[in-house]
Amino acid sequence: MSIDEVKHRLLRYVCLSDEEAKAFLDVLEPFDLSKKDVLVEVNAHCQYFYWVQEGYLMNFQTDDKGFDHVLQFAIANWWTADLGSYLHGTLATYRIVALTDCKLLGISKDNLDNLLDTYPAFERYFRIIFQNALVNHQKRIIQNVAFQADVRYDEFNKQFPGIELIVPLKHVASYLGITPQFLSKLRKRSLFNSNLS
Amino acid sequence: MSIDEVKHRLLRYVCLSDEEAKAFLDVLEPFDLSKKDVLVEVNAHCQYFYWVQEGYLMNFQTDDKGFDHVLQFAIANWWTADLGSYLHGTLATYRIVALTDCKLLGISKDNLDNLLDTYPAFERYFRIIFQNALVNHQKRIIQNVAFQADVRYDEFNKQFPGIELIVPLKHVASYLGITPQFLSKLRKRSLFNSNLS
DNA sequence: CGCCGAGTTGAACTGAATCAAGAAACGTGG
DNA sequence: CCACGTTTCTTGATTCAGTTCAACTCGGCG
Repeated sequence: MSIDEVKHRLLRYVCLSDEEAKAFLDVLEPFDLSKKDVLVEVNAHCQYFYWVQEGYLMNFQTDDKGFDHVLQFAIANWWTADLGSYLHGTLATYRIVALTDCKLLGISKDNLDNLLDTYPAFERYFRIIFQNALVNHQKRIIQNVAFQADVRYDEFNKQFPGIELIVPLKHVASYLGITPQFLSKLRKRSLFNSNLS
Repeated sequence: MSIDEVKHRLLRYVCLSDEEAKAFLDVLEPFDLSKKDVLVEVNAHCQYFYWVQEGYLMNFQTDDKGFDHVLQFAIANWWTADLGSYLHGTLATYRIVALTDCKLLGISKDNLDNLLDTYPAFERYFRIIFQNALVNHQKRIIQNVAFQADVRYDEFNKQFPGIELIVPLKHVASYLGITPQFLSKLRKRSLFNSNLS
């Protein structure tokens, strides 16, 4: 990846000098994953903050009864990690797996800390990344309690158009907080409704 | 409020010079609210980021059917705002009201921008604020779908002990994503269970 | 080919909502 | 300080959204 690409694609929220962009590029480590590879395991330490160049991943938790709960689908140009583990050095509570073959760039906590100490521009960049993510998470919390499953499914399809072609529906159900069986019934219903119109 | 108080209480995540702390103190504007006062109205512009000195507030949305959905209870030493509106200048989607008499300190967007441009320490401070909030919101999203209402209620009581004395139960129900009637039944049930032990 | 995971479908069930009504607590004016 | 209306809380009966369990289909892959 070139310095210009870093500036335009990866760090688009801040203005960077070439020196800053280069310093960032220098500490990024490449990760290549195959479909179904585990990037972060529960109870391990999440050592990197990962930027997705290509591919899809998901970030989820499995409860005592063995049910998965998807926190996030990570797509190209998004960051992913078990944030709590990465930032505070605690054990990971989320598992991150590749849904397709993936190319990632990762930055270790030490390198990030150095970068933040040396170049304040990165403080701003991550402040903006986190602040935008926070606003989206707030929205999702309200939507989950305010809307019924069929509406949430429609919203999901608007937010991630075409993702059904890549992600198994059971994971979509888990993101929406419903069972795969019920999602199947919703889909049948909405197919029927759209045929009417 | 003194410079030392700012450094120790308000900006505890970063090391600040006296100059920086003073610059921050200088742009804080005081707000005094009485119980039930509206701090931010839906479809207005949220002009300030508010830090709570004393009192309790809540941040919620009302849906088409007239049901409230509580995003956050703000307590002493927390920040509150309609973040999307404050940061992006859009219309507020949340209403913020005082649950008790309150003393707040607010910083306007212009003043914050200046501060962030002048003193990078504040970029770090708000990066940390947002990043911690994000981790908590992630946890809440998963807990809402992974746990049943009675477990969520127990967790809520651990997180905000004694808040029931201040906040009407119907708002607690709304935070948990259930109806006040159902919360009432949960409470009766858990009272019964605790008498057994 | 055989198998396994994903998706669908149906029947029975349950957590939580809705509707309705009464009881307790609260705030406000006199 | 009491009387009153209003809001909050509780309780029960009924209904519904979504789950559970179980059976079956289908496509992909070794």
